[in-house]
Amino acid sequence: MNDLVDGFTCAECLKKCSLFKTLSKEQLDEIYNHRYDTTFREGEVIAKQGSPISNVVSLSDGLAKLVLETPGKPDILLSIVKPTNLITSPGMFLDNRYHFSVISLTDTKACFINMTIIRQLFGENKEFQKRFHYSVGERSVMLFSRFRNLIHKNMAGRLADAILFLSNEIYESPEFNMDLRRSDLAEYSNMTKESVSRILKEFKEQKLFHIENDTARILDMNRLVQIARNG
DNA sequence: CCATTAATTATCG
DNA sequence: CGATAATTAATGG
Repeated sequence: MNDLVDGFTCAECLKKCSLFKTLSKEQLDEIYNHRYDTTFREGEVIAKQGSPISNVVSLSDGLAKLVLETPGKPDILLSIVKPTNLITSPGMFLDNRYHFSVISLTDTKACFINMTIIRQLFGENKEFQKRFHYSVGERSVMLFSRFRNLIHKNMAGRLADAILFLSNEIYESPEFNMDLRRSDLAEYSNMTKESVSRILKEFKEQKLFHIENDTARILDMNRLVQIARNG
């Protein structure tokens, strides 16, 4: 993990979230004057469900999960955020509270940008506002399909979904470093970690997907897609 | 179709 | 070495 964020203004930063690329130099400087960057170790809470939203978070290094918490029940892993995405929350337009928690899956680095500045930029820069809302809508639609998949699919199908999500959306490769624990996969696909172990073993026996050390590899993409589809 | 339980093994600090 | 994570098999809703 390198240190590109430090010592750079937002205008110069190579790890600013894609949303910010619509901003002018002046607007980026305005952000720079109202942002704090922090590091988190694996498993640390970046934002807590229920607490007030005072900043948006831009992930510059590492991975983080968005989890829906329910007292007495396992967390539900809603989605995963990778660099250089902005972690927005629906609550910022509603009640100013987080409706999920953000927890780092690896060591991460993040910039916190004051919400007031973001609101101010909405007025100044319509393209920024448009893209911002686009990204919120995009996640909403993604969650609809997650909802559907969790309800309709069996375990193998749900786990195949998880693997394909990681491969297609997060790592953009059929081979990737498995940063998620079995329990994270379980949270993503609404099953126990024991079941995750068992299904992963089946996938391995059928030569569809396997994890060696921490390297995950999809061996038979077609079959995996098939299992995800009719699971 | 899948969770729970419990026992065992692997891995990490 | 102790703690935590992962695996595996058995059982039962």
